[in-house]
Amino acid sequence: MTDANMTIREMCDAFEVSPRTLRFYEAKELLFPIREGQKRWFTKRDRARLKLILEGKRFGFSLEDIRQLLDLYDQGPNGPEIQLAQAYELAQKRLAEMKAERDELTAAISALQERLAWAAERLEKRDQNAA
Amino acid sequence: MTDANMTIREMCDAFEVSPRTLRFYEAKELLFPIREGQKRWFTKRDRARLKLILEGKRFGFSLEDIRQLLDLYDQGPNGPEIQLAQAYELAQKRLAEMKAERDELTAAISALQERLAWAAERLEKRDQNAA
DNA sequence: ACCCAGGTTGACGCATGCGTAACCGTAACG
DNA sequence: CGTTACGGTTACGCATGCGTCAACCTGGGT
Repeated sequence: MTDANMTIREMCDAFEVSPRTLRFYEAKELLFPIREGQKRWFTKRDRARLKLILEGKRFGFSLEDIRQLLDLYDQGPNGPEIQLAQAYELAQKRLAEMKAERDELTAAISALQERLAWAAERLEKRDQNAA
Repeated sequence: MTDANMTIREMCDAFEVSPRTLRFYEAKELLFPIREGQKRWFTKRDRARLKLILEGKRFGFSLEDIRQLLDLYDQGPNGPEIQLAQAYELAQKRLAEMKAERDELTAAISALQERLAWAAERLEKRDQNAA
């Protein structure tokens, strides 16, 4: 049953994260495993959320941003449209940031490459002199 | 005289950094202003170094990396070739990292764009239903 | 004499995302 | 019955690059 709840270790193996990470996410209210005494049982919902969390991180969202997005997501398609629009906007903002980052990175790469080329030239000349 | 030493404020204005930043760089041994009693006098050399520091930051080097690069730079073309080669290698490594970052970023951008497009579709459908 | 601007030295704070002890409880295994 | 093994909690540490007080000193102008 893929529906069965999972222990912390099973979660760690399934998603390649540490127990510390899962507990941390729980503390930050990103996950809500069922607490059976001391133990945690991660539900299907937790797994879905964790998947989104890891994706969100890849996009460069902060955990706090992700938490808000997940909350909106939970309100679901039934929730007020305004919130969906908010999530959409947040994602677009982030997208714009990522593009800006990429452009700056590309420019920096070019600049660094130029410098390296220049340095390589000088190194060659020196080698010739040394020879 | 562009050779004249500069006060901390003049440096701040010239490079758009805060006094805190300059003192921080001095503490980290990236800059070596002349200490006249309590005051600092930033020399031409300090200005050249700061320029390189700010460029280095743009390339994503850590201040510690930059410090090492500057030290090598100070050894100058007279210093042992090995060190120049080291600096060159360090820069190439960083360049490779930057390219990898850019590729990952580009991939993430595509993924996020797809998601947004998908979401936009769903939002449209909902709007139609709501209408 | 007095005051103010601007510089100086600590030293703690912040933001992020966990890592890493240190210590405790419990259940299973041999 | 002792020993792992796994899970739990608390809490400090880390890395980066400064921001932000707090409190003091110093030179110059009035």
